[in-house]
Order: sequence, then structure tokens, then C-alpha cells
Amino acid sequence: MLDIRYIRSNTEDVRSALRKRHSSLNLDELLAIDQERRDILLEVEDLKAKRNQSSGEISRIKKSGGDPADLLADMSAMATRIKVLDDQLKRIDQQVEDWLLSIPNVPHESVPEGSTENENQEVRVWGSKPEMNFTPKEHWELGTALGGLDFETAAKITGSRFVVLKGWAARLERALASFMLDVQTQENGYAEVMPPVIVNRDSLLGTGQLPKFAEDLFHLENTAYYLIPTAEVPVTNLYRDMTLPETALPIAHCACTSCFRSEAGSYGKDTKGMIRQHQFDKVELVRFVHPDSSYAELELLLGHAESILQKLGLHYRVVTLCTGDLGFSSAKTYDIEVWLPGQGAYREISSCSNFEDFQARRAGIRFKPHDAKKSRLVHTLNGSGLAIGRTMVALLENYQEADGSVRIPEVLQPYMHGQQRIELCK
RNA sequence: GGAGAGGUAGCGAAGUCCGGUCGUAACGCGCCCGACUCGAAAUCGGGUUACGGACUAAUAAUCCGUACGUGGGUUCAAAUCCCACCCUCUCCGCCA
Repeated sequence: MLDIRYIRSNTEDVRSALRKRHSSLNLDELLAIDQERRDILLEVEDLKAKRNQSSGEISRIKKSGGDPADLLADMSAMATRIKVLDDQLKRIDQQVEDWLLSIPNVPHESVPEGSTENENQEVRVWGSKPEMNFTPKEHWELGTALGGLDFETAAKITGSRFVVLKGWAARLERALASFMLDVQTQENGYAEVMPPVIVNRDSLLGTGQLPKFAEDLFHLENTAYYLIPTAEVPVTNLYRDMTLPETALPIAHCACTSCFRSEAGSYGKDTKGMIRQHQFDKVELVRFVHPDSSYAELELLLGHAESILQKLGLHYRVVTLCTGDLGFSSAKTYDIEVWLPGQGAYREISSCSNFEDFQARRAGIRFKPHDAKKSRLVHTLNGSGLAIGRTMVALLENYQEADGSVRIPEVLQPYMHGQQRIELCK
């Protein structure tokens, strides 16, 4: 959410940001209702000031045994008017709120302009494509043949876009989670949490999934609860409506949770395999930082996510999302795209974003500067470190051998009871 | 699921029965500044909510409004009375 005062005084900047995002929102309407709101506010607050004064007088008159009948008549008329104005105000407050909740974040100046992912900007490439003297297979083919991935059974017990992991695959899922969490907690300073994967509306409003993107979420029938699409939601909301001491910043948390996405509107995309599932596990990194350092913090966060791929020896590239591809709440996002030899494509495995104060304003996350009276909004950042299912996909495709087996990278072997190779699962 | 108790500043807590300068919110603790001290403790003095609006270059000062879990209602006036909901705690039931 943007600050209405910022929109008022920097209207052209916001308009230009909306244009870059190809948004058709018309700010004039918002500015008009904002003006109307303040006009009403002015009148009703003036009346309330008078009411407060008279109320005190009535009290005094009554205490000294007098009769405040004249004042009471005045007050009655005033009360009626105040009620009318308060009702108007409530309606218009809601309108302003709805408006503000629907305006996307302003992209950072370093974000390239563009309309589709084709205009994302490559930042760097790490490693190189593995050399294979055979035609690499896709992960679902390998994983199914090796007995670890079972899409058919998942379809029976639940439906499409689910998978049953068996044997080595189930263990590899756990191994990856442990490995990633160990790196982030032991080397990169994140404090691990395990939050609920079911959250309420306020939490989803706080991070920006609601009200605009309800169709992407699983809503639990007859409740006010939703399944989380990412641990970003519960972890960011750990500090909702709190003012933190400045010395506490930066705060860094990591969490491994299941994530649930309805994938409405992605029919036909990635229908085979584990790339796009309704349920998947992900290690998420979340940082709460001082506004002055949030872009340095974004580079740091990106590095933490990259370190996992480097340790796993997986070739990847980093891209900056262009304005047209940028998420609603984000001011700047780097995607890490891992190379998948079977697909012959780079695919997103992590997304690292700086939300600046966009989420903090919605969620009421502030800090108290040591040298100032007023609290300020923190900046929030998050990134995947990493999506576990997609990491398994990358491992299968990158470490496959001509005979259909798959090598396990050394750093993971301790987590796999020393297993060095995935062969047919009995 | 049943019964009971509770939700007021950073924390504890008074006020609620019987509505009226009680929200810059008693009192205690904590925290900040000062005095005393070589320094500290103790003691003494002072200060210490957030948000919105007006005025502003200002996220400074000042003025006004709002907020006693949340949302409604009654009233000239609600922390206080009425209704609904949420959360916490205790006991019982059920249960991984």
C-alpha cells in the first residue's frame, strides 16, 4: 500500500509508475474521494470539538445543580449531524482504503521497463551447462522411472498437480529442507521458525495477496482461513502491528513450509511434472530492515539464495524482473533461474524481492529510530531459499547419467545417509 | 464441545456495579534526562502511547479529532449500559 500523502504530493510519479506497470488505474478518482474525505473530516471534527466542550459544560452545570436544558437541545441537533457525517465518512474511508489496497507498488528506478518476461534483464550467470553425451531426460520421466515420483497415485488420492514422493524422493525432499535450513541458520544468520500454514485474512492483506488475488488461494470452506501460498505470509506477519527497537534490525527469519496455490489461470502450463504443483515445500527467507539499507539487503538476500545453488553445483542465471513482470507488492525483484537440461530452459527457482514499506504499511510494522520521536515503517524483503520441489527437479535433470541413474551432490550425501547415487527404487 | 474468569500505555494494574472535565489514563515497574557520587547502586526531581486531520519545507512546534479486544446499538454524553463476534486463561469432555 502506498501512502495517500505520498500519492497526493507525488501524483505524477505514481502515474508514471502505473504506466510502466501497464495499469489502467485512474488516480483522479482516488484524489477526488480523498479530497471529499478530508472535507467531511474537517466538518465532523469541528463539530466533535464543540460537542466535547458542551459535554463538559453540561457536566459542570448538573454538578452545581443547574438545568442544562438549552445546551441539551443544541447537543441533540449536533449529535444528529455528527451521525450523518460519520456514516458518510465511514463509507468514504472504505472507498479510499479499497483504492489504496488496489494500487501496486512503485518500481525502483533501477527496474528495467518492459511488458513481458522477455524484457527481464540478465544480471549474471553462474556455472555452465553440464556436458552430456546423451539426450537428457526431463525430471518427471527420470523420477518416475526411478520409482520416486508417482503422479498417478497422487491423482487418484487427490487430483492433478499433486505428487506422491516415494523412497529416495521422499528422503531427498527432507534432505534438501534440512540442508537449506542448515546453511541459512548456520552460515547466513537466519532464525528458523515453523509457522502455521493456515492464516487469516488480515495476514494476507498485510503481505498483499488479498484483496486482489483471492482466486490464487485455497480458502477453507466455512472459515475465515486460507492455506498459505508462501511462508512469506505467516513469517512477515510475525511482526504485524508492532514497533520494533531500531537496534533489533535487521531481523532475519527462515522457514520451511508447505505452500498451496490454486494455480487458477495456469491451465496448460507445466502440466507434466513437479514444476507447478498445488502443494510444494519451500524454504523462505524474510528480512525486516532499516529503510536506508534495504537495497544492500536485497543483494545480501539474493546472495543467500544463490549460495544454495552454488553448493549444489547447479548452473543458474539471475535476472531483474522488468516492470511488466514485477509482482504487485514488489519494488524490485530478482529471479534466480536454474538450468534444466531436460527441458533445455532456465526455470525460476527463487524470487527475491524488496517490498520497501509497501507491506510494512499494510501490516503496521514499524521501528523506533533512536534519534527521532516518531516511529517509521521498516522495509521488508523476502526470497525463496529455495523452492524444494524445483530443486529436486534441477538435481534430477542436471545430475542424470546415460544409464538413467542420478548422482547425488556431495553436500547432500550426509543428509542421505551417505547415498551417492539414485538408482531404481525397490 | 460445556462451564467460569478475563482483554485498559512497554509490562503489571485501578477505574466498570451506580454513564458526566477518566485517555497528555490513578498507582507500581521499566525506560530516558537531570541532581547527588571518583563512578555505580540507592535516593530525589522531571519526562515517557499511537494514528488521523489542520497549519507547514518538515516524518519540527502548535491546535483539533480518534482509540479502553473487534464491530454494532442506547444516550446530549459510554472504559462504564445492551447485542454480536474474536482472543487469552482455568476446569470438564474429546483427542495426535
